Amino acid sequence: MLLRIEQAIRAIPRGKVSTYGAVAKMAGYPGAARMVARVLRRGFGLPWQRVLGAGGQIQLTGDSAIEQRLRLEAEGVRFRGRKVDMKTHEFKKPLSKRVRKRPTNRSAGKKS
DNA sequence: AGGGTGACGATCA
DNA sequence: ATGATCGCCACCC
Repeated sequence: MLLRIEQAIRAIPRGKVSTYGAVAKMAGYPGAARMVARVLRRGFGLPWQRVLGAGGQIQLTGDSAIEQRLRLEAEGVRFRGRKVDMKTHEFKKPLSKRVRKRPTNRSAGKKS
């Protein structure tokens, strides 16, 4: 349950970010964005700064928002105005079949 | 039990 | 782009 959500959050690698909605969905609870937020508040050791609102916007307010931005920038995440550049930093659910680092094929895969 | 409340998100004016 | 609304759902009085 909420544990699933915690896992999903921990799965976000350094330098990447995700959103409440995406995390919820990734954990198997589509539409439970608010639960993700709840988990983040209480949970410890979670990379809370890597979770943003839809569109890559920081949802926190006040000092926390500042800190989040700082921490993210420190990880190499760049912002475009008030939003994070999702195009380059959005973390996507890893596929079960891991991406081959070393292509097995001999004739395909290269060139377009 | 019942009503208010969010670190949300999609939609509409 | 901005602000209001509504749907959601576990928590907390």
